[in-house]
Amino acid sequence: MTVRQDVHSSGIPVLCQSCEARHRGVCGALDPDQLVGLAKTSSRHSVEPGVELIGDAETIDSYSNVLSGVVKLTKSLSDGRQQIVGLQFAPDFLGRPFKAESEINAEAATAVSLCSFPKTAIERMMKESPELEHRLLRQTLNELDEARDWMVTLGRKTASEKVASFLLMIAMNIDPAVDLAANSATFELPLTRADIADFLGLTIETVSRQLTRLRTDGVIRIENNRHVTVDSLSRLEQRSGA
Amino acid sequence: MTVRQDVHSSGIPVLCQSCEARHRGVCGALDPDQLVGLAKTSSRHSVEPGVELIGDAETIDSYSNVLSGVVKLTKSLSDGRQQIVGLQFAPDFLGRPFKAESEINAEAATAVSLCSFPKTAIERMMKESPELEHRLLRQTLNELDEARDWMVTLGRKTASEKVASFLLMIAMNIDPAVDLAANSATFELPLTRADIADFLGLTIETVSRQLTRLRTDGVIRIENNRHVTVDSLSRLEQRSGA
DNA sequence: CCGAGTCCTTGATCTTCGTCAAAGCGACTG
DNA sequence: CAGTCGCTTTGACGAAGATCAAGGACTCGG
Repeated sequence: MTVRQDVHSSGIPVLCQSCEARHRGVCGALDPDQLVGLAKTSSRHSVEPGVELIGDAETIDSYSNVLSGVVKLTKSLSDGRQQIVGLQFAPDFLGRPFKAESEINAEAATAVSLCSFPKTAIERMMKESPELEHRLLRQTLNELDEARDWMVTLGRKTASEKVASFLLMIAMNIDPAVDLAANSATFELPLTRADIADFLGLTIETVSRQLTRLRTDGVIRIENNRHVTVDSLSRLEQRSGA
Repeated sequence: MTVRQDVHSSGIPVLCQSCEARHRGVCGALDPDQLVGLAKTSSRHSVEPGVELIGDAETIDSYSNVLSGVVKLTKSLSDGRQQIVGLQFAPDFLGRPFKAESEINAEAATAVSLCSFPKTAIERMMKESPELEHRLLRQTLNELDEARDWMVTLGRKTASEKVASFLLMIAMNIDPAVDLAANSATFELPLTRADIADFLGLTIETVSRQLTRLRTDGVIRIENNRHVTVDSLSRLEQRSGA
């Protein structure tokens, strides 16, 4: 693995090219000496869709940055009902500090590449570097905001509003430069219908029906079940209930 | 206001008696000098149920510790549908660091007493004291866990499971010593039926019907609409879908 | 090219929960 | 004490979404 110790736009050195890509990377908080130490213990992986990254009640012994792809965080009830409680895009952080066990499953929703560090390395560094902990706090606060936004969607929106909200959310996360003025966007859906259902608290059939309706109403087009073109972001937004 | 600079069980000095009460207080992170500085700018308030503490899109200029009572955090859709996205019990922290505006409403659900600090004071101290930021990170991670637990409830549980889960959650938060072995608990509901509905993504009527069913099934008793006695915590848990 | 497997769509029916309406129950007021 | 107000309960009905069932579209391996 090549370690690039160049400089983030903020002036903070970064560990690897991918980590500087967007706003939530964690590596950027470390100073050069720490980076060299961390680089020795870090490793890059690529995993296929469907691979479980962190198992429920498994011991967590590593943390990761998502470099590309989408990771779904799920929780399940004892009878198998499942809920996706978060989606991690690059360069989000994966792992729950200060807890030995995870109550959450993490699974690759698409092909995913990761940059992993042993838990001990990160935790030692967190003690030494307040800046790292600061970044982690910021990311955690962002995730909390997102979780609470989604609680409104889960608790108070109709099925069609849920699906519209979901498409809007994906469009913005896949391509941060989605322009409401341009009024159109195009992207690959990172989730299957079953995943979307688990994310929205619906069934596959309801998701499918709502997507069909958006299609026949001319708001979106879908090719190969995955490739989505939004022809009217504003109409999609109207339907999202915001 | 009297400043008690005595020592937390962890050996960390605390600002005021109430803040050391449970596990999530923030004051405990400060050293004595900082405490004296903070004490000068802090103030204690008591507010009546229904009082709005932080308005949506209002500027946040202070942070608070909840000393007693329950604060509900809500988000609303433009047409008035509302969702409670969190409940803060003592000694939780109130306020969103690193953001000028709140997208959230905070309202006293019961009589509440607070210990407030100006935003500037806390933010300055956060820069100086990594321990404070560390505490904040821990609380934020806990809140994130809670939010994600609740997403499962909102997305995947039935109305009766939701109500059972809610009662269980309240029982444990009001009285951390709730003993599953003892199998019974008693507490005052901090929320009205309307609030419970907004918390669970249901209607008042559905909440009422489910409570009635729990009552006629002998799982709980309710006096004066507020005072709840759980006669069988294990039966309540069975119905919570966990 | 065929057959199996996976994922998605569509239709018919059923259930749960929301909506609408009315009435009960305290608490407070004049 | 009657009257009002806020909160809750209960019932009748309807609608949104779940469930059940069937079939279509695409991929992969022979």
